[in-house]
Amino acid sequence: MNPDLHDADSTGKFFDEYLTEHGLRKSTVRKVILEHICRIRGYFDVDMLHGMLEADNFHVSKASIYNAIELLMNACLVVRHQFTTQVVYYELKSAAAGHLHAVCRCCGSVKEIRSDRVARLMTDLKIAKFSPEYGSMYIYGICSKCKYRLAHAKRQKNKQI
Amino acid sequence: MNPDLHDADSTGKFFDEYLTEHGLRKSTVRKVILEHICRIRGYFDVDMLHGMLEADNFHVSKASIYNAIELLMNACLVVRHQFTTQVVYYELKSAAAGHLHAVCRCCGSVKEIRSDRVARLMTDLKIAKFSPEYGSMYIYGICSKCKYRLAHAKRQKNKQI
DNA sequence: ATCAATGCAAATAATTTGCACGTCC
DNA sequence: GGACGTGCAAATTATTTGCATTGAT
Repeated sequence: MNPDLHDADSTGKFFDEYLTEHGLRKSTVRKVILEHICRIRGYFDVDMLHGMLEADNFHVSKASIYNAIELLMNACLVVRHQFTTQVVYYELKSAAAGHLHAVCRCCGSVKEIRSDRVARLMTDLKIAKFSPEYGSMYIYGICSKCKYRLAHAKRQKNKQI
Repeated sequence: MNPDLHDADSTGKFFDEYLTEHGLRKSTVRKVILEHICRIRGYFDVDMLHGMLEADNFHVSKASIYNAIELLMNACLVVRHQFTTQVVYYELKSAAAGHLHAVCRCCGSVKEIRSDRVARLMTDLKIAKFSPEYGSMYIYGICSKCKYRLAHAKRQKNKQI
């Protein structure tokens, strides 16, 4: 579908080209944000990223982080997962390809599941009048912890399934 | 994974049993909301549902609609799709099975794509320490309308891809 | 020099929550 | 009779927006 980049260097280069092609500016903020995202293994959210940047003494407003993430999503470098109403995560697209997400609708925990079959299915896809860029798959259910907990709870106020 | 109901009657019956089993009450509000959902072909959201109910002279608060939908999701009768940050839809689970969703990240339009391969893949899935109940798959990209529009626009403020 | 990018604070809007009242078991 | 369910209004919170300032080209 689109870029398949596996290191910070080529990802940064790709982003630079993207910015140039679209007449957008290469700001320090954008560069540093992408660098930090490349260091993260797995999911991240805006607060987490903001925290990382602060920890590195790099001060950015949340607004700019949202801005940068939107840009990175347009550039197909970052992917957004809204697992539930309250659980939103982002992920480097290169890391996201080829796995699906098992989401517990009780505790909101998410487990990555690698699947060649899903990966193949996504690259095979042809859709009329539509240019696909990225696909994701979610499986909702109950994790073993919650299943156990629910089986042993008399009755929980709002969490009963 | 779970119930595969294709008419309002059996769906209503299933819901009644679910409520009884879980020590919850069979209120008129819950019954009527499910009946209305069963009439909808395709996606719906809270406002749409509320509008339908008002049109039938059945007055319910949004809070109760949210409550009922959560219950129906727990009962695996309704499924939630958060296509983008701003685009959220619900769907009867029986209608949702076996198709995936092609979402244009430009205009937010959603197209249903039937795929036996996806359906088979979802029912085949075995995940360790996890009891799957429902799976959904999203393909993000650009629809032909937006592709055309973007190719012909000089440069659009925020929508450039 | 120009116009886009940033930071800040205020606005937005979907969803959630607390509480008083009605109703199902 | 005693919870549970409902309606209302207020609270919450992630994301967006407007505007003055800074910075990239």
